[in-house]
Amino acid sequence: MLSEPPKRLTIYDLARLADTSPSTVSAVLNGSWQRRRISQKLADKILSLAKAEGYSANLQARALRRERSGIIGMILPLYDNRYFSSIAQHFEAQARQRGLFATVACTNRNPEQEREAARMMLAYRVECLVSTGATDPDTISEMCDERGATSIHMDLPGYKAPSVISDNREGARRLTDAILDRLAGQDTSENDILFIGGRREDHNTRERIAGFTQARTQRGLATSKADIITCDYAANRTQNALEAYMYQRTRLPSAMFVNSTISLEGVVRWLQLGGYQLDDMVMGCFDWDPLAAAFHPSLLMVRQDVEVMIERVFEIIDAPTVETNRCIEVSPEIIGV
Amino acid sequence: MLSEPPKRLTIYDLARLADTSPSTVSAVLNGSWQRRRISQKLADKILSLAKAEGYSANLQARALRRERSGIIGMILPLYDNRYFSSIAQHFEAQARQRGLFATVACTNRNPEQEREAARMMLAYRVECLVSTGATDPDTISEMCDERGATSIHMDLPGYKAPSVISDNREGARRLTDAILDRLAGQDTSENDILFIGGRREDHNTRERIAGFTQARTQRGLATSKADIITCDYAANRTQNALEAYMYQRTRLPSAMFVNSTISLEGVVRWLQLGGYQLDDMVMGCFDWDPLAAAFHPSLLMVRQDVEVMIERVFEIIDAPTVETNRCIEVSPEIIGV
DNA sequence: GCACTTTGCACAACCGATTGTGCAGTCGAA
DNA sequence: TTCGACTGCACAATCGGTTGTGCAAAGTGC
Repeated sequence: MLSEPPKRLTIYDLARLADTSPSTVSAVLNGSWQRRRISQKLADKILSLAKAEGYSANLQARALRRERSGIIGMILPLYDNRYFSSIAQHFEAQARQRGLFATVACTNRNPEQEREAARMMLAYRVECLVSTGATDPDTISEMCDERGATSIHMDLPGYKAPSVISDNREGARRLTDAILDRLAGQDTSENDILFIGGRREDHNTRERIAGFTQARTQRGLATSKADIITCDYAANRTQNALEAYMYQRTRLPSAMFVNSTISLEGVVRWLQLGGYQLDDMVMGCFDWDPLAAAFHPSLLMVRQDVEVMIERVFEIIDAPTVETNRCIEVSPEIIGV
Repeated sequence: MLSEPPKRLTIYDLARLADTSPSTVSAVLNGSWQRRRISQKLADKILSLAKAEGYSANLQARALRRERSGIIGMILPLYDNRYFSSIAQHFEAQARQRGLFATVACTNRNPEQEREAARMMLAYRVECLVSTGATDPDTISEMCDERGATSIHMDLPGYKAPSVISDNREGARRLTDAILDRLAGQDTSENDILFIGGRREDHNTRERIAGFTQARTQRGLATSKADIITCDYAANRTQNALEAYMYQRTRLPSAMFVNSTISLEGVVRWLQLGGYQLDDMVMGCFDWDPLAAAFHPSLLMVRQDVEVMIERVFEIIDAPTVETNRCIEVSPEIIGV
């Protein structure tokens, strides 16, 4: 294992074996041989030799010389929800398609970890760094700029690099509309909806609150501060916040706008503990999870269009432009209507 | 962006600025300067200069010269369940602690993708490749051996490299015991339990079936082929399999041993469609998901001890031994008893 | 004052690829 | 026969670090 590194085959070895020069071997193996007028015969010889010996190029050496690593990086808050995990999977798939090597690091919504991961990736000379849901996107853009790497933001926008995000406001508006439609069907007298979860300081939560408020305003409903609880992205905090909220109430709100699956976990736990049924209340969740859908078929959900978002990201990677603070918004889809 | 790569600072630049030699700068910056008897004064000068200029070493170049990349890789079937995503997160965390750079690729349980990802990682000279849930672990070990990289398997065992897996048989036995205990409480006459999900050809499923059977045998219950449906790891297949299964029955089985959260999704969907309640049947799931726990508080679950498993993996990385086919089994925990 | 050790640093080779350039040999045309 | 063009390849510099080695200058002991 690590003890005795069995001397990997290099182009120098192949050159000796093929009785030619390293530069010729290199040209043949990286495809530039036609341009370099290497004869078909010699090329074939080298190619078959390389195959026979199981040669594979040292991409570190190549990267060093070419000053292009072929690596693209992504930082991610976490893996463990459908949204982020699907971002990671699509990112990898697209990278692979382009012959790029994708590397993903998860940074727990922690700005210090984000910077540290960015530092590492830049030290390995990633050509491009996609920061997803970064709490401090602009610093990361600056780091990328210094190192000459393309910076792109996803999920949360930054101001020093292009961003690809969901149209949170529209998604929230449509989710709220769907909730209100359901309530109209139930013909409840007091259509009080609680917005719960997220961080008031983050762009997405703000936009979703705006959409939530807008949809209600359009139906002549006022929205007060008490209707909105931004208790961070955490199940326990959501659960505690609900506990506190209900302390001064006698009945459930008629609906909840739950801002993320992790908050949904808290809401559901709290409902179960209180002996409520899932359908005692209309629920909409800004995020999509098939397991939640299975357990709660009437749950309304917002499914962000990760596939399109990643496509947009790669359009920027493929053709980086100068307009640096563009923000592309992708419409999400409402599930369950 | 990619257009004008702003010449990164190198040790040569710093050497000019500090009026010294590149080798001295290198020694100072990589910590070997005491050994090389560089004076404290010069070292300080170089260090502060490096900080001021925002120098960061080109790790590709370092890797090339040192013939150690500082990169460790992992391949993973998917990100989107709690088990695998937590594996990825712990892997990264442990790697970071050791100053290693972790890179994870997900390969969709597809042997060709697994090999391709391994090839890429080895071309970037990963020092170690952890293959998690690999469908073709031994080929990957061979590839690693050729390249002088340490190979370790996780979740599913291989025979040409050490493996760290869950004690599936014991976990299944204990889960089955827990299910039977619940049934005993209900005092059902026919304690029929259906085992559903997984692949009969994979080691884990086989072991879990063995544990399932053992636990039943110990209580004097026979297990027939009809009690076991290995319909792969997929929600739809599980749903269809249940459909077919119930076609020739009049009532639900009294319990189900569900082999993975993805199968659980199918089971739950099927129950909902059939108009059943979650508690019409005792359910145990070989996997853990907090959202599922929230929705179904009486669900029994097996939580694999990812933290310990990753620790074991790194013990092997830290001190690679010769006994190559060791298989370490880590006990999982039963949740919900 | 001299030999000897220690201190402090620079030189140059090297890791494994890529690529600009040069040159011998062949061929065709004048 | 001679010159130019083209073919086919090798040489050597280079990317940005690391590290074995050598050698002045300073310090020490007698």
